[in-house]
Amino acid sequence: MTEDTLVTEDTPTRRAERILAQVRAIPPGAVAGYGEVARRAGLPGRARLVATILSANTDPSLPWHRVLRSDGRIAFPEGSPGWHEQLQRLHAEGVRVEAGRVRGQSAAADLDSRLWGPHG
DNA sequence: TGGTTGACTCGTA
DNA sequence: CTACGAGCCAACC
Repeated sequence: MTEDTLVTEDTPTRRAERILAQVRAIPPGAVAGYGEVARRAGLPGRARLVATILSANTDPSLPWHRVLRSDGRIAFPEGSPGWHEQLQRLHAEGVRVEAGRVRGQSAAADLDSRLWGPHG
């Protein structure tokens, strides 16, 4: 165990903070995928962790509604309270949603980096 | 202490 | 378009 190890030490709390920071970094009117947020937080392949963190979040200022599935769909079950709320929040920001799905390319179409902005 | 869940994703069929 | 498996991991039970 060296000092380097301590510096680079990762903990669930730190992962959560990095994830939340990335969610807050999504500008109004734009959306990002769970996997995208995870990747930007330095946690590639941990999309599910992003969902876990968001489900446990209590910060009302967190723009959680800007996080979608990789295919552009809202992750909540269609018609559920959460689904309706997310839809409403996105609509309020001018994000076009059709049948629970945001227009634009799917995350899988481009592995590089992607934030689906207002222009698509 | 160990199994199950879930606001996920990707490749394959 | 659907279905299934594998990978993922904190939170629950």
